[in-house]
Formats: sequence, structure tokens, C-alpha cells
Amino acid sequence: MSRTSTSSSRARTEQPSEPTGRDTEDDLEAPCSIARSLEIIGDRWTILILRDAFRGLRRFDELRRDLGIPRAVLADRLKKLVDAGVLHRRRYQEHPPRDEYRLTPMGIELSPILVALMHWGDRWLADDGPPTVLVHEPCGTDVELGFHCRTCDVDFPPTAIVSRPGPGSAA
Amino acid sequence: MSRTSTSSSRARTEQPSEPTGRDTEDDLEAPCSIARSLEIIGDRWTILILRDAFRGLRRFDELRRDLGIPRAVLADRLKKLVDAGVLHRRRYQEHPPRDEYRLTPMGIELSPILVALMHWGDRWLADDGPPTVLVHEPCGTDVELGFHCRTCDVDFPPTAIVSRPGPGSAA
DNA sequence: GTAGCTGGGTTCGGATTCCGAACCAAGTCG
DNA sequence: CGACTTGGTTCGGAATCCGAACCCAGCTAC
Repeated sequence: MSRTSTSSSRARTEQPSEPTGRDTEDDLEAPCSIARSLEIIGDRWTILILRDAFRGLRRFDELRRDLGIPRAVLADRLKKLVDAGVLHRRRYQEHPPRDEYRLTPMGIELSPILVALMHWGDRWLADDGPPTVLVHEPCGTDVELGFHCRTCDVDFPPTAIVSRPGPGSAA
Repeated sequence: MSRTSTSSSRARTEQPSEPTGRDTEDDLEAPCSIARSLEIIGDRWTILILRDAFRGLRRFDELRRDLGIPRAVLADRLKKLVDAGVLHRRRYQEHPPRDEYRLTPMGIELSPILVALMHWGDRWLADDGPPTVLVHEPCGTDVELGFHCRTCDVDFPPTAIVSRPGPGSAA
């Protein structure tokens, strides 16, 4: 997903009723995509909720039981994730009214973050081997997550990365 | 310790008056590499500290100024990261005694997590384009981070992933 | 030699947030 | 009807977070 030229993907950031000029104190968000991501998913419970969402859990009580999270905290995190556009709340039956939370495309694209967290934990914190392994479904091979250069057609280590100001930089 | 550490994935059957205690050894760590990783880096400030470490910041005051983090919180997070083995504290001059914090190999391997966070923020939260871009140093092409199957020799989307119990699973 | 500055912290109230337990509402079961 | 389930909200106490103040070692300028 190199976003070289298709960078105009429109994200739905919240724009709270701001009809007039907005340019003084509105730009309080950090000029850093990591910081902006963390404003949405930078919470321990939130990541665990998303992990469970990827595992297929969808209902409030399923999540609450699996995580052992306080109800109020779960309700708050789910609401924030829905507001952010990461989860979608959907009523799937009317008669006992039951809602479920599902990942949106925005949420599904969080998977590299979770996989990276999991691989790192497997490598450095799992003394007895990985509790879970992810495999490529068609063939059963372990999933690899790595840096790749399309031009050179090579995988490379993090030390081969340099950063540059992008189009959204302040300067 | 930071918060309740063993908070997730624990049933509520905890006997308060249990002098013998400690019979469940799996109570110490969650059987999930994501949860274990989050016990070390699952804090907003911690991730931002690591981001700055990747950017080359090494000294206490550099970090404090850049992040605007309270001193006590920075001291606490740095200590925890050093204890965990992610950062290494090194005295680089004796005469005013000055220490620096550098990423260990364990810390450097966190880079896919940060890159994944950055790419997600670029894609969904950066209205004006990415503030920073990462490029492959030898050729200047944008860094890609993706799933790859060595057997099939293909990149694939997250929907092609399935999970299985690994050697460290409880069962 | 002493006053001040800098790096690297620790300590201290007050404000947030988190948590467990209790409660509530809507629907279903027996 | 009363018991039970899902999906929450409300409440007081406990744990964190924060800004500000303080500490200490080592320079540096007066």
C-alpha cells in the first residue's frame, strides 16, 4: 500500500460545526501521522478490542467477557471507535434488539499494526513459542510482514530507511 | 508497574483470601503476544518516545522539549523501557555526567509497528498528505510494508490471513 | 566563592481517568 | 409473574497524570 500518488484518499476526520474561518487554533493536531493514529487507537484497551474484532468477536458482552474490561470503559472505547470510523455499529436483529460492531475498511487496514505487535511479542516475549501463528490461507505458510522496495524488488531492514518531509509537512 | 498489567484475559474468579496463592502461573502474562507487547509499549507517551528515538533523539531534555511530556512521566517511561530491554542507557561523557538513551536491537525491531502506525495515519488521517515519507535509502522509493508469502511469492491483503494455535498456546 | 545555568531527575497537591459494583431498561423464558 | 440475558449508565473510591516546585551535580561568569 505505498501511497505515493494516490494520496488523496479522503479520510473522514471530524469537522465539528465549523462554518467560519478555521485557521487559528483549529490546527492543534500533531503534524505526525503516528501521533494522529495514537489519538484514535493509542490506548491499551482499544488495541485489545481491535484484536478481538479481528478474531471475529462482535458483541458487547463477548468482548466484555473475553477482555475482562469494565463495562463503562468498553462502552466508551466502542463509541470512540465508531465515531472515528474504525468500527461500524449495526443492528442485526430487531426482536431482541441486538447490535454488533464490525471493522470498517479503515479498521481492517489496521491489521499491519496488530500483526507487527504480535510478531514483536512472538520474537521477544514468548518464551514458549508463539501462542498463535498467522498463515497465508491458500498455502499455510507463515505470514511475513516486512519492508519492501518495489523499484529494487528487495526486502530490506529498517536501517535502510530514511525519512523526508512529505506534502503535508508544515514547512 | 504500570497499571494492572495482568488485566486482560483473566476471569473474575479471584479468591481474595488465598494465603497459598500463586497456583496459576499463567496469571502473570496474557497468552497473547499482542497483549504482552502492549504491556511494554502500550502507552501513548511510550510510542512517541520511541518515535523520537528512531528520529535520533537521545537525551532526556531533548525528549522532554520535543514531546512536551512531564518530567516525571518521561523518567518513568524511560526507566520502564530500559528495564524491558528496548532502550539502553549509556553514559557518553563523564565530566558533566551525561547519559543517553539508545534503541537496542529489540527496540529497533519495533520499527514495523511505528511504520504501520504512520502509514495508517497517512492514509486515513492526513488530509494534506503525509507529513513525512519514508523511503528506501539506496533508491528513494517509498517504503512499503506488507504481507508476503515466501512460498507463493506474492503480496496479499489481510483477508488472506488465518490464525492457528502456535507452540506457545495453552492448549 | 558564590550566584546562576543546565541536565537529569524526584516530590507534591490537584485534576483525570479507571475500576468494580450497583442499577436500569428492554426483551425473553418458564 | 419472577428469573435471566444483553447492553448499557451511574456512582464513589483507587490509581494515574499533570504542572509546578524542589533537589543535586557540575560547570561558568562575576
